[in-house]
Amino acid sequence: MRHVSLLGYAVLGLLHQEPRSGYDVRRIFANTPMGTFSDSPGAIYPALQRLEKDGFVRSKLQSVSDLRRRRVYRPTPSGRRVFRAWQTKSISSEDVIHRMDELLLRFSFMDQTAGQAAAVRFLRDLTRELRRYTPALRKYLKANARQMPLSGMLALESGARSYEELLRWSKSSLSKYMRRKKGGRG
Amino acid sequence: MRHVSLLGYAVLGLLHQEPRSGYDVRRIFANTPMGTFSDSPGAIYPALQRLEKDGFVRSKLQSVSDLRRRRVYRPTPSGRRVFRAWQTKSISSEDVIHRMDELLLRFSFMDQTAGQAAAVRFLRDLTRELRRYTPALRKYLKANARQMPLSGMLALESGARSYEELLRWSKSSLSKYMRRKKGGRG
DNA sequence: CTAGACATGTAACGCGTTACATGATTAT
DNA sequence: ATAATCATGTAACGCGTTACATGTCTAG
Repeated sequence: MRHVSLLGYAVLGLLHQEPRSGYDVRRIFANTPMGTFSDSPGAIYPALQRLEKDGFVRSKLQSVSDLRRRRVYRPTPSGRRVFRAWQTKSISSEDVIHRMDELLLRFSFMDQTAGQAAAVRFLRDLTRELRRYTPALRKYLKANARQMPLSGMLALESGARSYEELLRWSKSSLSKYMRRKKGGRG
Repeated sequence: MRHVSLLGYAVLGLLHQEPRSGYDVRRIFANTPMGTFSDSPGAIYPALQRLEKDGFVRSKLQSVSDLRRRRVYRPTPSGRRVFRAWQTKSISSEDVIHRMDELLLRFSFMDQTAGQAAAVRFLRDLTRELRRYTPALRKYLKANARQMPLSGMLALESGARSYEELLRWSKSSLSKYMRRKKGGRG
């Protein structure tokens, strides 16, 4: 299995929702909060080509009226497999420290492609790692605050708060899934 | 003035605190919450070489005992200028949406290199931009929540909460600077 | 005496950025 | 007519990742 970039996974996730063209993907990255990803053609089109070359998507040329070409991509079974494997792999402390953005991306498509049980597992793992990491940050802050300039200390404080908010989010999200289960919806 | 990468600015900021070697920088990135940056030699040493080539730092070979070489870098006047210019440039909505990590890095060295007045200006600007952006996120969430799968909605919720927490942080940091001014310390 | 920390580099590779290029269709 | 949107691409460039290479010094 070949390597897929973060942008590649973002695109692959969008293609799981419905078949889309490169331009469709660009519009989503340009106009929605998924806009943390680049909407430049120089990123999207090569990414789609790589995914196709590796057999994770296949494309069809759609000539709706006459000559307005539009290449529409959809995931292949192999593409669905690698996407699901990426989503459901275990969460390491490294992921939490260095790749929080990737974790959120993995989660954002979870229901549609891996199911609610996977979402719950993910949130449980994430909560566990965040519960481990946030005290370490606070401890570092407490140990070094006195000798740091105010701006440095506050920047650290911002990081600590971010992770603490993430932990609250993770817990509250988990309880939302639990309520749904109990309620019998979904 | 040549382009400096984010890693370049992070390194340059650390060199403002005290002269350091590439290995010193690596240790900081490896062992502190500044570890969002790469501590790999393949990133640090070329970055230092670029900074030197562009005249933003200069290095001296330190042969403490006899043959254990150690190349120590410090910023040049030109390096101090570009760093300060980068730190104090105005904050755009684009910065807040796509480059929050860069903004935090700019702020973290603010006291030492641009002064408290610059820190206050920065926080005021940031607060303004965050006050503008967070409602837009909430609005998008409210408009799309019903038709989204739970995981997608929650991922968005996480983003909204992050920015809201950042806004609270920005305000409370500002008031800390104000208190310090009034108290007459610093 | 040897494992681990100290210390600095290089080379291949992948991929995102920026800029350029081209052309069809729709709305003003 | 002509600006904006739809739509897809390519090429040069910069830089971070990964892996390799090399040698010193210190602690057990």
